[in-house]
Amino acid sequence: MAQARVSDGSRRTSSRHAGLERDDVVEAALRLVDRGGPEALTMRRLARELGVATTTIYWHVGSRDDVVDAVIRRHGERLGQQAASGDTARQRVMSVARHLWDEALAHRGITKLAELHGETSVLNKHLEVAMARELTAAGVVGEEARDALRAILICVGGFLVLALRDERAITPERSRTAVWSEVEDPDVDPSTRLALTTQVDLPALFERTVQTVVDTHVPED
Amino acid sequence: MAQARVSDGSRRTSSRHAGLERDDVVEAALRLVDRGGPEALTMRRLARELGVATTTIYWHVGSRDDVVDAVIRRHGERLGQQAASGDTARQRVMSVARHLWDEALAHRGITKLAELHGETSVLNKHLEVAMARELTAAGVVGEEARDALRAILICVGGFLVLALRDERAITPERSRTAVWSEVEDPDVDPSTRLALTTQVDLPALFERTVQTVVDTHVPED
DNA sequence: CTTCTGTCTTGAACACTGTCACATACTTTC
DNA sequence: GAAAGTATGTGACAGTGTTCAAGACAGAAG
Repeated sequence: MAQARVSDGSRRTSSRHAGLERDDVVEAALRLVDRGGPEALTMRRLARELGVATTTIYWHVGSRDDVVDAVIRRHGERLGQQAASGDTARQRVMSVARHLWDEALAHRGITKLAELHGETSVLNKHLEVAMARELTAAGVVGEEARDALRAILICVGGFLVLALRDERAITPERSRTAVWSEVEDPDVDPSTRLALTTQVDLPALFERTVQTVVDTHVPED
Repeated sequence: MAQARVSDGSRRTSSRHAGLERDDVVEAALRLVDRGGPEALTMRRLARELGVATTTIYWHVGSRDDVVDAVIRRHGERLGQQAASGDTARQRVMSVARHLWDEALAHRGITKLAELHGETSVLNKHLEVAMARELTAAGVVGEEARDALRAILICVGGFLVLALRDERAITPERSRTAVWSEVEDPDVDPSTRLALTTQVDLPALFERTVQTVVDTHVPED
């Protein structure tokens, strides 16, 4: 918690020591997370990646929490670049939601990292603004816009929670489908039970469900 | 990975040693998580709580993962007790969703623990069955029932993700409302921006949104 | 030149964590 | 009694985040 020099933008110190910059640390951390998930980001590994002692990172960035924070902010800025697309307001709002979904799946590690640190709001800041813009353009403002934004993002978040599980922890006997294989209940229709032992088409269900939520908040053109 | 005696139900060994039982360990672990969250469940702390050496737990239950698994299964069984209530099918399905929401908030630690271990499906198993029963009774079966169940639970999960943040990690400058305080965008209506700096009425939004999703899958009586 | 000051970098440690091999005690059975 | 099996404890290993005191280096001041 000592110095942790706040990045002042001017890189006047770059020619002094052969030292590394705050940016280098953040970029390396981002790479680490993108490749090996949140647990791959350890201070020692990060230091080794940079060819430097562990404590050096503490000097440049600060604690691990600070590194994580910087990583999330950096990646969050890149998320806000792409603009919304579509003709109708509903389509444009939906495109932002879909973009969030796609990017989260493309960078699972960082998404998980943000979730673990309760910084999803920081990560998605620019995307939230983009959606708020579309809502404003559609005439949805004030508390209605707030509720719409939250409901849509919460819904997307729910789908992401499901989609981001699995991977290495495929949990052979603990997956949803496996859990339903052992269910025996006379009051549950057999075809239902059978269907629940199969994988659901998550992208399709995403489209359907999120579209429903969007439609209840955004008026038709 | 050694012995880890599988619980065989018959407690014939209870009168032998003055030793502790598998159940005692699970119960103590549950208490620990309920009180201090997922990170409070360490093998050493659990051992200290029981007045026993760390390795003893490995003998009775197994690794930490096994302890976690047992804790989640135990609590999951208790979740399935309460029956659905309401007159119409939609109301009954909704009551199950609300029950899941209430219980998750009442036992945040275990909910988080399950999420961290990708065992939410195990935790909610009995509740899922309860909802499947209501869907069957409402005439929704097969793949339609599967999609309905998943969509509803995903939606509830999204709300829980949001509701379970905070607590100790109130993240002073990272909360959603704080993030929106620093937003300056001419294309976002000022009233929208203002509304987004205030806390949303999450339970109310939960009711509205989940009800919408339920209604799209469950036919009216 | 030397001395000093502030900027960077480091090695060694602390207090944790999960896990395990090994040795020990106790209880039951023969 | 001895043997077998059940139950517990000791001590260690390899990790983790973090800190502390000590250096190494640049430039400025004497």
